[in-house]
Amino acid sequence: MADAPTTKRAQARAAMTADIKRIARSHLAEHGADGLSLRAVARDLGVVSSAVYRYVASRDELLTLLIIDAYDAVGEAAERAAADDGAGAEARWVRTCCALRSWAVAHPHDYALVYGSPVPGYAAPADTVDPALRVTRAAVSVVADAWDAGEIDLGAPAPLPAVVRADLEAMRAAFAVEVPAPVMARALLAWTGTFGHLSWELFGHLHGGVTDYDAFFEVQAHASWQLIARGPGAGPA
Amino acid sequence: MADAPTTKRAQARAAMTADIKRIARSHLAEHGADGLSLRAVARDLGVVSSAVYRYVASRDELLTLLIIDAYDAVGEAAERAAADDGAGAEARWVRTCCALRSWAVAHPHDYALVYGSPVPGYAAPADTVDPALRVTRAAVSVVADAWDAGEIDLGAPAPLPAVVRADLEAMRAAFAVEVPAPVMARALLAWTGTFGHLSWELFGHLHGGVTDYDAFFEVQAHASWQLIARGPGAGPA
DNA sequence: CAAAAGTCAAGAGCACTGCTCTCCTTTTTC
DNA sequence: GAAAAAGGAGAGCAGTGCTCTTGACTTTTG
Repeated sequence: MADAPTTKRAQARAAMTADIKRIARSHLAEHGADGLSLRAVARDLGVVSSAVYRYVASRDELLTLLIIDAYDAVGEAAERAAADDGAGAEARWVRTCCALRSWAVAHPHDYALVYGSPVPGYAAPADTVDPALRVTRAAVSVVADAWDAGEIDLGAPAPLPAVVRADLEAMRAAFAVEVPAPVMARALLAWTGTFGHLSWELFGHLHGGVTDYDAFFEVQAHASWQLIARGPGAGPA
Repeated sequence: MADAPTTKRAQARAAMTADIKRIARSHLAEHGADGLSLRAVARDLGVVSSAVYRYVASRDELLTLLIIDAYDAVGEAAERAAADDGAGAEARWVRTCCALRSWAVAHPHDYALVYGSPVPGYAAPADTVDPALRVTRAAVSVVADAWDAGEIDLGAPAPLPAVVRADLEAMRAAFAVEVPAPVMARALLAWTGTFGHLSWELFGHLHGGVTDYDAFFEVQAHASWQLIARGPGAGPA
């Protein structure tokens, strides 16, 4: 992987592959996932359509490349925002949420590609799950740090069904953090909720109801942190 | 609209339109929105493709019909679940959320069609906004009833930016309910959060992390009600 | 009742898609 | 230098949405 592509052919191949991805990305940004056509990419590349198949096995594989790129982009943005700069857990959480939103608003088609309806007949290959976890890992790290610092009030949480508790425990272990299951549940609720809000915004379900999307999102992000830090309501149901 | 189709032609037209929608629905359920092909519908109908265009102007229009159907189906299910049967607001809320999920799990392609990525190049016409609001109206009615019954603890809510407060006021007015803005904000957070959780479940982002999806969703639905009834955390940030 | 007007199925056709296969040239390897 | 591998070009297949024309049918009108 660290080999410098010495041979002329290997260089050409690397350049060609990069060009294909670059043009595909721009087509995706402009026309969306459905408008991504291998033939159009080939045209823009000044090459015949069948030639592209020497580099990309299928349209789905090209989409997979773009999906991984998207996950990495949003993951990196979230990691930067989630970095501990001593500003406190709530600030970090809100910053992370806002970084997620900024990326999504700037790249709506990418967001739709990875967080919207799955492409029909398309099964995400295993290479996508790791990049997909980056952004969530960043969010979880904020919660874990806050828990370690004693900034999260466990309170008297409602009892959890055993199956759910086991799943939450497994998640905690998968992310290698020390957070009790009820807090994990809250974090998951807050996190999926953030995506729910974002999806509603980007997919038009808030159209006509919200005028200042930035302000609205920030309010919800703060609320979602309160949800994590103090829990939904006081006691069990 | 209530006219019985007297003429033979009108009857034939109504029957044909219904058939097209029926077959399109089954194709949608089987192959998803992208797999919906007018030609395939025509084939199943035993008719040539161009004939379908006498009844449906375009593929997009057919999709619009299916979208409206989907909104109406989920709206009706939610309305039934949200009905006041004296079981208490939390039970009604959880029931409504579960009804939403039941519909979504039973009709994943319909869910993806309306709550997933918007179909590219497709702008939802105005006829869809009213059916789209049904399901949310049902959820809001539960919150409004709970507020009227004094079951919601306003607490000391965090101050809201003026723009956000105005939007929440407008929503409250649009739904013709008497609920203070902070509660409206909580309800929106809980509601979009429910969709976020559902989208993550249906679109595979919880794959591998959750074993009992039903139990998990129910826990989150209860938590989201606590969030509405008692607010995220105790005091302002 | 007959003619005019409206409606509809069929078929051909256009421009596009993903993808495969064969040819031929260029580059790499032995 | 010869064999092998790789890449590009082009034709072709099966499918798509959509348009247009043609001929047959039904409804309305004079």
